[in-house]
Amino acid sequence: MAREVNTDGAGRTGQRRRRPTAADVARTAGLSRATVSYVLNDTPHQVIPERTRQRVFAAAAELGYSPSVAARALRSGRSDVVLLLLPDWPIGPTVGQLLEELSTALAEHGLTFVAHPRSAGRPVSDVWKAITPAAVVTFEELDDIETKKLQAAGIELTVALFGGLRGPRAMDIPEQRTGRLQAEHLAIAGHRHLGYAWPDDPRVLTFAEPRLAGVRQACADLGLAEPHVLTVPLTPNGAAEAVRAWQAAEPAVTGICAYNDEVALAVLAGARQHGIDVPGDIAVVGADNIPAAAIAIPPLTTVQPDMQALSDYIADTIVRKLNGRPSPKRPGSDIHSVIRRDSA
Amino acid sequence: MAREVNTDGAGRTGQRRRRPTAADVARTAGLSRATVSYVLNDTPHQVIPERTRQRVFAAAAELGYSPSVAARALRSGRSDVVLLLLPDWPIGPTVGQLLEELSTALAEHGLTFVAHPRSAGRPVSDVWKAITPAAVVTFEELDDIETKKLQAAGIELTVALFGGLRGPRAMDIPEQRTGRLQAEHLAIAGHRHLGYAWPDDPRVLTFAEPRLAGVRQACADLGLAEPHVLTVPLTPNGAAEAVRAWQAAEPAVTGICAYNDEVALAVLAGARQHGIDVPGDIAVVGADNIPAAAIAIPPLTTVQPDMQALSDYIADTIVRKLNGRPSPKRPGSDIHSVIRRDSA
DNA sequence: TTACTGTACTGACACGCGCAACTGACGCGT
DNA sequence: ACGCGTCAGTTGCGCGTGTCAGTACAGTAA
Repeated sequence: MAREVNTDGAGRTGQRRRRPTAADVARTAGLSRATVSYVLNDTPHQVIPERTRQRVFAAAAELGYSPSVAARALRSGRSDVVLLLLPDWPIGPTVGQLLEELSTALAEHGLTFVAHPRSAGRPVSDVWKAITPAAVVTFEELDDIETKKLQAAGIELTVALFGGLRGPRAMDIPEQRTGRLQAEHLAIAGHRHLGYAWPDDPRVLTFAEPRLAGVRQACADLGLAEPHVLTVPLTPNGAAEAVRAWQAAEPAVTGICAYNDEVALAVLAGARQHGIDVPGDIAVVGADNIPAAAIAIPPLTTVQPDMQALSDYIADTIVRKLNGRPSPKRPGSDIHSVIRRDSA
Repeated sequence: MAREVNTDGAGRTGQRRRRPTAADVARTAGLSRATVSYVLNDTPHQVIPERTRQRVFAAAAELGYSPSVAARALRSGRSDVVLLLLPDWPIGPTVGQLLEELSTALAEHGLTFVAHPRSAGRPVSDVWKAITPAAVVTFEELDDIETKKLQAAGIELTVALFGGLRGPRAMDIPEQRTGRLQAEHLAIAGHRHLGYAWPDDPRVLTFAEPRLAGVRQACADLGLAEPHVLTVPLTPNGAAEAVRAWQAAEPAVTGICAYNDEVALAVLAGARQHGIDVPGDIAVVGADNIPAAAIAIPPLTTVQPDMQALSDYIADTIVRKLNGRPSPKRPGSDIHSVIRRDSA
């Protein structure tokens, strides 16, 4: 908490070489600082002859000049940084991929992307004070107090990826599609009584809710019974209990939609404990397509999001909102697809 | 690439309420700006009577004042941000956990932690220009050109977590311990001929090398034969081939150290294809203890790093280096431990 | 000659902050 | 009365930008 890092900017190295400023470039080029600024930002409505421009570029290159973000941010009142607040539940390969894709997508619009893991328990409010991003992206909707603080800190835009049921600022990524595709896949294979493997971790609620909702909708649309929802812990024994309960149900459940691939793997382990064959006795569909899914026993059929398309959509939304333009239209059902393997 | 986001700082909302500055606080408190600054930073060697301090705090609270990082960074020449450059290989739960722990560890020293995924292919150099962090942490050692650029941009400190074999700036996290513990665990269980399941992905080389080196060392120390190294792809069929080769070796390999848990899962799947019993016919030890390991078939014995201790060490190193003090001593072998399950 | 127009460029300010240097008032010993 | 030290603050500079308003000059028209 305390600022125990010395702040003299020089460190122990003492006389560190000052990094070049626009003034240095101007001096080298034999021009004024204003001209340099106009050239380097090619400011509209400012006509600079080609010869002069080249002089500036040459000087800048020679000195290895790069503008100070701190000064630019101070001057313009905003930075080109987009901050993603990571959720407090353990992040896996899916989120990892989102980070990467989002980073490239935003970079194409000139925005720099960084992620900050919200330290469990600590107040979130300190982060943006140290970054002043142009936009803050969260997984779940922030509560009102947090939002107020954010606005007070001068952040123009906050975007929540999920949990659109609760707030207006949400992007409402169509996570129901995941559940819908799981159920449809099982229905096509002839399963009439589905189970839903609900995650044990309460922190993923905002994520699990829409997925289950999707399964519910699909069941209703296809004339199937309501899904039989059971909480499945990430242990073989706990999962075995759930599997037993599904088997004992009347009529027996024959197809399981799992909240994600990990829960699905637990179901596989639970089934194995009872000698129940997958997919013969019971079929399982996961979600997210983590690497472990491909090498599960049996290899796991799962629903995969098109992270690149998703990230493009998110990036597009952010850029448009920053410019006061309306959001792009929501992506269709094509951003999710079923990866057919052996478990269903 | 292009700056297509407008930068007028007001956005379309037009007359956005200006956020309060230290001057506003001073005005409200009926004091000068300097006094406010002294109080809020409780600057050493500045004596401010309690009554005045309270007046400042009250005014700050009333206005909801929070200092502008941009201005502070401009003035002091550095920010309190530590930037972690994520590697270009897919990041999983292990890295995820590192992020979280590192964030809390650094927060305790007053530093803000953010991560940036290096977009595949794009030059890395643009990132720190948009953040100007106090320190940059990388997984692998940067090459000389990158390092030069970094220094030119005014970054004081760069730290590489792994790959100490190549460069002097590396922290040299003792990843060999992971391999050593894997081998020792198998040796104690009576295995004399070990195999090493090498990852298919060339990007994780800097990670895999020290782990294998640890296995090699342990084998030498314990008088075992050299480990039999085979590349294991993340597919059941590919892994099955490797397993067959290990079985066919003369003498046969009975214990496998896997580069990480995913590779270990692949080995399990490969063994299953041939009807080979784990751990009866062949024992498998993973690394990292990802969630899927606990629910593998059979549950995977693995080596787990103590991420919290590791993060504390990293954070400590960074803080000390920023202050010009010597690095703390390397953590001992106790930061890794074997999680005993059924696969070995 | 003067007035005007466009080109090519410059001077100076403000952004918000930290901090060194200064000021004015008071108490105290001589 | 004078010098000195302490208290309780204030004035003012500079960090590096982006940009507005302005200037010097050449060219053209009246």
